[in-house]
Amino acid sequence: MINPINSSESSIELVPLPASLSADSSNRRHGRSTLADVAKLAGVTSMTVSRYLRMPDSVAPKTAHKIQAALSTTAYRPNKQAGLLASGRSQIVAAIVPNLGNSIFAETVQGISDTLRGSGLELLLASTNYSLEREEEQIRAVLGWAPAALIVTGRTHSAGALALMRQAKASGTPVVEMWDKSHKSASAEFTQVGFNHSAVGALMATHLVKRGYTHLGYVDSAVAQDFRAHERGEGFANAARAAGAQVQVIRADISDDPLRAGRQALRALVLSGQILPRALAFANDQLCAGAWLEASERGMRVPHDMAMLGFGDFPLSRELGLDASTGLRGLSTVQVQRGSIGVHSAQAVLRALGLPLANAASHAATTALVPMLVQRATD
Amino acid sequence: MINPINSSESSIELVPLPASLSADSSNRRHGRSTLADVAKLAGVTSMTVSRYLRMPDSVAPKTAHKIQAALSTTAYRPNKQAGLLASGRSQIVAAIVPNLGNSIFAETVQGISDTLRGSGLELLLASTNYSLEREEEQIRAVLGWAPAALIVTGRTHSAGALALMRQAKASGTPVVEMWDKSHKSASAEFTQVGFNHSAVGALMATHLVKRGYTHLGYVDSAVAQDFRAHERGEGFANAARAAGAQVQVIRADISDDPLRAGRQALRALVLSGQILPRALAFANDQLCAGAWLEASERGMRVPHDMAMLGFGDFPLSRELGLDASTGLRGLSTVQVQRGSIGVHSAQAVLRALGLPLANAASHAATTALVPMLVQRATD
DNA sequence: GGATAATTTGTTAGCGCTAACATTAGCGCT
DNA sequence: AGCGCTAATGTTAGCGCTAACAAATTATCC
Repeated sequence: MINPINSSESSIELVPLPASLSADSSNRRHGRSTLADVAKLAGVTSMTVSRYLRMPDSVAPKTAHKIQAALSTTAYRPNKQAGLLASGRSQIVAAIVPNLGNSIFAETVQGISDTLRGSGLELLLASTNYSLEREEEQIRAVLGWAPAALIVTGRTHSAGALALMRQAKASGTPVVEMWDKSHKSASAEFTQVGFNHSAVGALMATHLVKRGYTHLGYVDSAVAQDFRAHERGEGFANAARAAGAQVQVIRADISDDPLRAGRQALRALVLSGQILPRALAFANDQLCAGAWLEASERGMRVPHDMAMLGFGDFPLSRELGLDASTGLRGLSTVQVQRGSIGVHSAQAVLRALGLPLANAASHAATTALVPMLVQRATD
Repeated sequence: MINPINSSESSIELVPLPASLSADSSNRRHGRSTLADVAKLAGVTSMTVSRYLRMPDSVAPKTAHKIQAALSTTAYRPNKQAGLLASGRSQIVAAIVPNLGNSIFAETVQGISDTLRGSGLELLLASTNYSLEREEEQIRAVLGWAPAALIVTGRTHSAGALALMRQAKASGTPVVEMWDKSHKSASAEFTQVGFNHSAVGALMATHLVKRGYTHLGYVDSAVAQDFRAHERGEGFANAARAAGAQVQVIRADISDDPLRAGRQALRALVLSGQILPRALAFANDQLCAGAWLEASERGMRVPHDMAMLGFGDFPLSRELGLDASTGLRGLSTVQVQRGSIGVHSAQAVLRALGLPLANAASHAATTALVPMLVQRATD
């Protein structure tokens, strides 16, 4: 690194603290070096340093060198709060998801995070535990940071949350709803990145009907505000009935351990003594996997005795579901691009902000978000 | 809500915008109502409103009512940037994890998020993809927000990252390292919330040796900078050798799909033709599960032909691992409180900041973070 | 009742940065 | 040289809030 003015200083050690600071500092300062410190050292104004940081080309090369040297000597780190306060623009993208421990949204968040990297935007994250009240609370809190953009999950929100989102949008903050999409996308108030869950439910039902099953079941999530799972269930039931099949809806409490919930759902079904559906669709792959394990251990043959169809295409689904009679493996399921939803959402944000799609993110831009049915060994 | 000064106004609709604003506003303003707006409406100074918001008891009840009314009339939301800038204290906790899609850290982040809720602190999250360079980069970026605290993963950092962490700590920002713990905790430079991975590796080895296995293998993560997995492997190998057992280390590329990686590792081992270890320990449960599935499908009896020991105690481990000969089920593994690590880390932060441990967080305070070996059906 | 102490409110200045405008330096050209 | 022009830098003011101190109000007491 060229260091024209400080060539006597051998290393790039931190300057202990500009003398001016330790002397006059009122105790409101926090000790870090500021633009003014850098500027003084470089022999320019803080404005010039500020410009160099944001638009390096607008500064003369000679000055640039001096500033660069001063920057590394002082170990300067910009105070983003101050920058935001002055410019009115923040560098924060706020994302709100129902849950993180659950790998569904974790991968999405990872996608957002990856896409945002290099763009200068940071990710502020909050989770709602599938509660609309918590969501509103979190949106309110997060908007206090005047984020550059807001990403929320789903299209169902409390009235208060909706008001906040509208207000944000009105004041120029892009708002993205992810994981869900209205039927008529024209009617959508916010940018939506996702798919129609009712349609996916219908897809699952028609697939099973086409495969010859007429007595179906949908194992839904018992979490009241997991709207997307319910919608898939409704789409499933409607399409199935429209096709002349019978449908039964079962609820499973997946909040604790979805695999076990799937096991228990199947066990309860078997022990209930009633006539079993011949094919089960599940709110997600974990439920399906649990049910498959239970069925296998009970000696049921899948899909011969009971077909099973999951949702999500988690890694686990490729490994379970071995059908001894055919040697085929894998739970049939609906493939969802969990990560891509995050990538696309972040890209929508970047686009709305007029920022370039940084790093390798653009490669994923073409990934379709339309879920596809993956037929494996469980029908 | 009592509204003594505006009793003529029937509803709590938003005031369109204080006239003063739409008139004189330079375009640096962002349209939201400010403390000054609220103050004017309430007939007091902005300072009084500020005080009311932070210490409601320090203003007279009558004034409090007026302010309260003005607050809801204006739909005031504080600008946290400005608050931070003025006070020097932020309300952000920055957390940096290797990965989110991976459920290991997702649950930890969820724990942090849950514990922080209600404390007024927000969570700023970044992921490093197991890269020390990325970690340094992220720490640098995140410190630009002058966070109230910094939580990082592990105790291995680049020199630059370490310098930043020291600087942060020196300027009064609590720094927590989670998921790992130095042998001699006295030597730890930062607060550590986690456990010693080498010791856990040793625990796994001695367990297997005690069960009579003398020919062992450790299936490690091939991710170079997954230091904790490697450390468990070293602890495992050392303890095993010390106990007179043979140890073989296998590397599996888990970055894509750990289950499949486990499958492939076992397959490769079997196809290699060499003498198989009689017991395998894995860097995590997913690897173990994949290997178990592969073994089962190959007709190997677990643990009779091959014992298996995972790490993490993921839900999946309770469901796989059925031993037909005994009817017992479950992969033997090491139970780790993934969520609790997050909870404890966040609590350490709250404590360091002198904040009360909010909501139900305290109940988890007693949860020990010492991993325990859970013996199930795979030995 | 008036002095004293407590409580409540106001004033001033500044956190670190950047928008907007003002100024100066640098350059080619006649 | 002196003109105009662009490029580079400087000046001023203020983003919205809060620390620190000052002033005003109320309560307390002899």
